[in-house]
Amino acid sequence: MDVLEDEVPVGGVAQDIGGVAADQLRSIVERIERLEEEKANIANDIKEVYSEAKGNGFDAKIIRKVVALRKKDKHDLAEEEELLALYRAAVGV
Amino acid sequence: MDVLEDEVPVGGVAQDIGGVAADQLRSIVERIERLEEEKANIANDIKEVYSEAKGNGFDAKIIRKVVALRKKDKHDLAEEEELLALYRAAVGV
Amino acid sequence: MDVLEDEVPVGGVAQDIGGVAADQLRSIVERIERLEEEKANIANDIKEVYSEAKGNGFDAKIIRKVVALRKKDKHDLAEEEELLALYRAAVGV
Amino acid sequence: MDVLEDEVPVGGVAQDIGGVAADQLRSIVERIERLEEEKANIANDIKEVYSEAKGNGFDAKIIRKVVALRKKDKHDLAEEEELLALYRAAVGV
DNA sequence: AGTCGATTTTTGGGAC
DNA sequence: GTCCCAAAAATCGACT
Repeated sequence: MDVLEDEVPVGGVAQDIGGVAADQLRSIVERIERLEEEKANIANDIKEVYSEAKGNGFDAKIIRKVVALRKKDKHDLAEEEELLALYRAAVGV
Repeated sequence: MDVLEDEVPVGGVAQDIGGVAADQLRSIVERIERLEEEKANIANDIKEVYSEAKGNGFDAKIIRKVVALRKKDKHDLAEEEELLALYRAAVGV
Repeated sequence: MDVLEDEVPVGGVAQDIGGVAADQLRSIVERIERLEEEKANIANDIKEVYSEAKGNGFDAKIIRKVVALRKKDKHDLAEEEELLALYRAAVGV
Repeated sequence: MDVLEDEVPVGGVAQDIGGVAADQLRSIVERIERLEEEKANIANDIKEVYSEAKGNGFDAKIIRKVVALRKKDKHDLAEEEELLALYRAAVGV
């Protein structure tokens, strides 16, 4: 009831199967799948860049950290580091 | 030595900052950042498709499940074949 | 700031070091470390079972697959039922 | 269930099905499954400790970092931090 | 020394 | 808006 309210088959295109506008649904699913494929491809490209970097003698793990740090807001960064220092001091390195 | 085996700055382009070939590193980082931006854009597109679907009366949760299942089916199929191959190898052709 | 809202050291037990209730924190950390040790021990036991199986002529890779499949079967079953429930809700009992 | 069905224990010893000693295999698989269950239980306990810590106003994420740091060898730690500093300097925070 | 599987951490969505 | 759970990414470790 939350799912599909009133699929009016105006032009007779969308068939109702069990109350579900099957064609429309299929189209949506396919669009998503296509986008997810593109996304996976890019994820792959990223992996390759890391691989190549590694091949050139860089440490991929550290590069990841750099990328992550650049994404972070500077202020958040300072705060977190301070907090970590505090905890470390409290517990003993 | 684990990190950067001597990047000799032949043409004088890559400067050594603290032993790291800074220019090359910066280029790598920027490539990654660019790709990640593209990836984020696509992720956004996907979200929009879900939103739109929801606007058309579909339940996004179900669509997600359908997409996930279809992906899994493919994956499972591949896995089954792999397992079968393993068994065949185990038993001897 | 998000972290420790004013744990007032009532009985004087928990000392404040840099604003952190150090004793309590240390106790937490130690509990976790103890549990993680147990976990690592069990992981080791598992490894030994695989080793032993291998010693008896079994292929560890296949055993892993079998274990994984059996786990997945249970999980998939639950998921299928969930999806079915979703569809039923979508269609209206 | 899909994998190993109904091994009838005819003679009480290990029967060969397709060259595989099924009883022995089943025993191995069950031992592993039992151990994995124990492991999962402990993993759960750990989660609960984090939860409880969170309930007491601690930041679970930072505690995780503390635990991880304590696991690491001091020397390795220093090395990694130094390298990170290097990269950060090279790239610009 | 690289691939692959397992584990852990992070992110994102859903519910209240 | 905050908390919890599930999916994704990243890290770690084994075996080849």
